[in-house]
Amino acid sequence: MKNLRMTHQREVILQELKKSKTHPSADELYERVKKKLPRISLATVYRNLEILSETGAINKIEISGRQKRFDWDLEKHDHIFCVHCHRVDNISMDLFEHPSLEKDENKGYRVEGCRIEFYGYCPNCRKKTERIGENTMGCKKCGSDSLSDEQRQVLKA
Amino acid sequence: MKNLRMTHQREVILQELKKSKTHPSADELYERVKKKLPRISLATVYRNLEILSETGAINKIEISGRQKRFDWDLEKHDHIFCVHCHRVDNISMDLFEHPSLEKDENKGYRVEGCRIEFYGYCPNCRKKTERIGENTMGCKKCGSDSLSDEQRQVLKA
DNA sequence: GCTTGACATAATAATAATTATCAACTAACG
DNA sequence: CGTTAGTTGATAATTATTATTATGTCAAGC
Repeated sequence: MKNLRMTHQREVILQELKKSKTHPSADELYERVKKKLPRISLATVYRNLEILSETGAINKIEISGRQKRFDWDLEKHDHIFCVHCHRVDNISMDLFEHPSLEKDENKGYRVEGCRIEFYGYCPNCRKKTERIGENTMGCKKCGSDSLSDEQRQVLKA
Repeated sequence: MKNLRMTHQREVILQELKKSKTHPSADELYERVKKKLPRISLATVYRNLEILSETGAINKIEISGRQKRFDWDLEKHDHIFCVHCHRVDNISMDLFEHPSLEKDENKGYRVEGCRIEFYGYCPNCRKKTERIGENTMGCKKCGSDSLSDEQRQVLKA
């Protein structure tokens, strides 16, 4: 991790991320940070998340859904994605070794790594969808990370 | 696959996708289809790709990078992503069984599946980057699918 | 053959997520 | 102190995608 000046905004953003049990998106962190720094700009949140991930203080993760997510946990681990509310949790697979590609399988690529992503229904959405018999539109107030305002409206409706 | 009227535009889009060796984005297919149907709209390409994937004629795939990709191959397989030019190729891992999560590892999710994505440098980008000693900005005319015009400009510069 | 209805299209506007720009501010260092 | 490099908030711009809308097409029934 490079040396990096810790401004107040940067610090608050980092602390707020570190409090997260799941993997918030930039706009979700913005909403939380705003409670402590009401005048902060969304651009500042994006900018600092970018800087923090470039210096290796946090990770920016690729996952299903349109938004990028951020992760304070630098240990290697995989993720699970809720297809209904887009919540992202950590997964640690003790029994599983990450696969590697044989030379004849790599299509000529120089392989640098492998991402594994499970997907399904998170505990909250599971409850809602199973209760009403697989109707995936029945989820209300999922309590999950990373819904857009619009999604939230839909879920709360 | 549901019954679905095959309009001329829809047919051309599907045929163009079927000719693809890699996994084009909507705007890349638009550029190709435009050569045959110069008056087609980008929205038509998006709409038909959506319809085709809803009916199961093609697959819309989640992968690193900001754009969604499309795949005519309905057989189960995994993908490899070029971190440099964003090309996406198929991977078939004979020796590898997709992992499954133990009950105590699934964080309460009802798991529906698992995506595996390898990443690295595709043959073209590999050549370029290795030739000039890991300078990842040295790649020219990668010949790859799915670059934005801007990325193309950068690569051609 | 004409009408109706259901779906398609092209053009364009709108939206969502992110990134870029820029003038004003702040902190560190000489 | 004054300079300077980096940061901030506000806002514009960009990118990828989806929605809207006014036609356009086509097949079925009269």
